[in-house]
Amino acid sequence: MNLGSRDLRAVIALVEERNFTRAAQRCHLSQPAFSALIRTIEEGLGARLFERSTRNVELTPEGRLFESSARRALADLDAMVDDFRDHATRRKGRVAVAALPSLAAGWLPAVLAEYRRRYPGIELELFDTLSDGCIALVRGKRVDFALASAAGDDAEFSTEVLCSDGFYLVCPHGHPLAAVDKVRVKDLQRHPFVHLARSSSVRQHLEAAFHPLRMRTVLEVEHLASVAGLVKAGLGITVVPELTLFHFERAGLVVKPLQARGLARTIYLVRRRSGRLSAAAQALYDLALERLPAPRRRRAGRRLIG
Amino acid sequence: MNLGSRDLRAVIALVEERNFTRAAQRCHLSQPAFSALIRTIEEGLGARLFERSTRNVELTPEGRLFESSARRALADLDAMVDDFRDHATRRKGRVAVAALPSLAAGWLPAVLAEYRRRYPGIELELFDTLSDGCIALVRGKRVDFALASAAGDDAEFSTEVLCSDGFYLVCPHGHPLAAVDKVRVKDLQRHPFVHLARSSSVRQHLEAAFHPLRMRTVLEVEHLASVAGLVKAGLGITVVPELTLFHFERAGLVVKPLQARGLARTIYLVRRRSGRLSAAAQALYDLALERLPAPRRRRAGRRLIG
DNA sequence: CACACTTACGATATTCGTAAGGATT
DNA sequence: AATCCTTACGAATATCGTAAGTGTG
Repeated sequence: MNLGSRDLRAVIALVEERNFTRAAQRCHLSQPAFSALIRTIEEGLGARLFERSTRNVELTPEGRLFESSARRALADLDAMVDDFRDHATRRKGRVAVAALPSLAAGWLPAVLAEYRRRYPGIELELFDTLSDGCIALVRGKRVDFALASAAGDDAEFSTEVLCSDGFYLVCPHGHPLAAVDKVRVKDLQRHPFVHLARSSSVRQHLEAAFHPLRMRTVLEVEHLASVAGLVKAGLGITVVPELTLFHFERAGLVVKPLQARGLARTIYLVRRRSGRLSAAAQALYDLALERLPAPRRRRAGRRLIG
Repeated sequence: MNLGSRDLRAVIALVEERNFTRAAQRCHLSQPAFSALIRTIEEGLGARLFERSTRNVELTPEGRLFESSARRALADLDAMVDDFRDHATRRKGRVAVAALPSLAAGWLPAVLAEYRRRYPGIELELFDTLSDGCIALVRGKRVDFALASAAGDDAEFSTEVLCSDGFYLVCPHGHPLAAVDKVRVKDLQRHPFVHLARSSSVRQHLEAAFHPLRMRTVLEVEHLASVAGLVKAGLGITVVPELTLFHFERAGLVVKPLQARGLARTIYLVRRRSGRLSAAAQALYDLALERLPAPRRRRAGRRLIG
């Protein structure tokens, strides 16, 4: 037998109205159609739900059991439908995203804030971790997608370029390099360097860019804020991508675009290839693409990405 | 929107089969009809439940939420229908009945035993109490109906005669009355009486029958078994209805029908007038009427009830 | 080209509302 | 007589299955 929410509503309406005519109105049906509906339900169940006399309509003793179950079942069905719609329309939900620490601290918060304004009912979760960690979180389904610099296996992951992130020299005011017009990679070779850890994507790009030149490493730390402090104190210079510059500008350091063709890291949106993103996740994904990190106008007047 | 158990079954079939053709077979539908059904459900919900590519069918992330709810809701609906049917067909249920102590000890147990054989899934509850208590239990909805000697208010209760219960003299062997051929009420006047409590229906019938004659009361007790013991010990005689005779015959006493027109108590089936009995209660009610207490062939050869 | 889902379409069932019928107060 | 549920019946609607269409591996 096929019992639907419509049927349950009809039964409950009749229980409450104790009158076919009024219950029919509540169900937007003519009274005979409503009568037939109740009859059909009763036939499907195999026994009467209501005891009718011309002047009175009331539940049978078995009908009374049915009523309480029916109310619960109808509430469950309605809640189920509402919940589905809420998720589909992004009134409810949850998005988990992984992002490189530089993005998580600089550009992403504004995007998340806008997302939250648009979809206040959706819970957000952010993992700020290095690229390998980001990819692992995507693989392990801990996050819906990641903002990372390394694109993983193409069979497992679907990647899309978010932006290209050019590299900048950072040095203290008064440093010899601060006066150089166009800084080239080989200009840096003689100066002591403060580095990020080898596991960071920034460092890996740098190593590749300098090869086969050597760098004079004085210190190696985990966090960009530490790098900024060390450079500020005159321990060395550093080279970092554009999206991290807010750290150094806040610290009152000189930042200068590096004249180095091909020295740029690419930031990708990375997600699992199988399945699709939830409505909530897709909306954040799309918003990220809309609010691309705006490249600053470089001294040379070129834009990094079209 | 109208979401039915049929719809839920279709969704669940498709989740499990991940294939429209096989899921359609499970639902006894042609594949296009099944496809249309899923489409209709999705339109009603306002978003896709399934992601289809020609070679693969899988739930959307929102659909995954829906699935688990749908399984629960479907199980609830099915359980609700099954439960209703079980109650309507007397595979489940509960009957509470009140009965006079004489009936509860003598005739009723065999009826209950037969009922239980027929409907082993139905719980039984029996209150053995005096007539007023029986009526009160009916009024308070503690029992479905009662077997009592007093019919209550006709507006509140519906009553039906179960049987008429004739009165018998009970005396010890060798007692002068044991030899009398046809015992009349006035023959008893001179003998000491053992009585039931004034609140019992038996006593009330007796008082009416003897009026205006006086009875020589020696003792007054609550239980028939006590009366039997006292009569056996020679303290007096007693008069009791036929349905209690098993007590006295077991005790080896003489029982003789009383020649007294109109001296009989009527046993009624008493139930509330409003509402109807549950299927389980109605079955016991009907069985009681089928298994009427069989009147014994009296010496005079007359039957008390037709 | 084979498989799987969708669309098209005519046939069948179901459901609907109006009007008449019947029962109860 | 008034009220309320049921039955009757033609019309509108929904659902079904067959057959053709479309897209993907």
